[in-house]
Amino acid sequence: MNYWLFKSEPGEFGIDDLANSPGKTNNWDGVRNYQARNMMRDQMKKGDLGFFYHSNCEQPGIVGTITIVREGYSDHTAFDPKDKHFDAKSDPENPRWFMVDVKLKRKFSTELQLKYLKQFADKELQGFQLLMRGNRLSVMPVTKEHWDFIDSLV
DNA sequence: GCCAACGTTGGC
DNA sequence: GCCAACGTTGGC
Repeated sequence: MNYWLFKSEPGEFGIDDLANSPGKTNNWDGVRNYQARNMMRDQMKKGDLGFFYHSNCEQPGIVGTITIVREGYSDHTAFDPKDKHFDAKSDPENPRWFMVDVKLKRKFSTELQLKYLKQFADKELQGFQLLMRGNRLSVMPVTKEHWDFIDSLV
């Protein structure tokens, strides 16, 4: 089993939007970065767990956990010219972008704010990509050690 | 709104 | 293949 972290802007799609989705499940579409795409297409497996992270907002942080319930498949939003994630270069016959389906596992009663997590950057969370300078990946792997530590903070 | 970091694009 | 220009991310 693998562990991941998914970033989303709460104004676009926050954890409550996932909670309010049918079956608390939705597709994680709109990823337009090749590294992130490769992870979604090749490495994410049904049953993997992920952190739900709110980015680009007043209080960025980890707000809950999700389960991967469907493995990588074609991101159809790339084919819709009206969609903000439209990509004319993605061919339905040979899609460029992929998504997975995720289900809300747990919404934290207390958010683990980025500024709180940072105090562990040189200790328990050393090497955690989220805390590293210049990190911009919207989907990233999390080690079991980091996952367990963060989980213990909730 | 600013700006550092970094990915992508495109001319050569 | 190099690299400057440009666009995006995302914390602050």
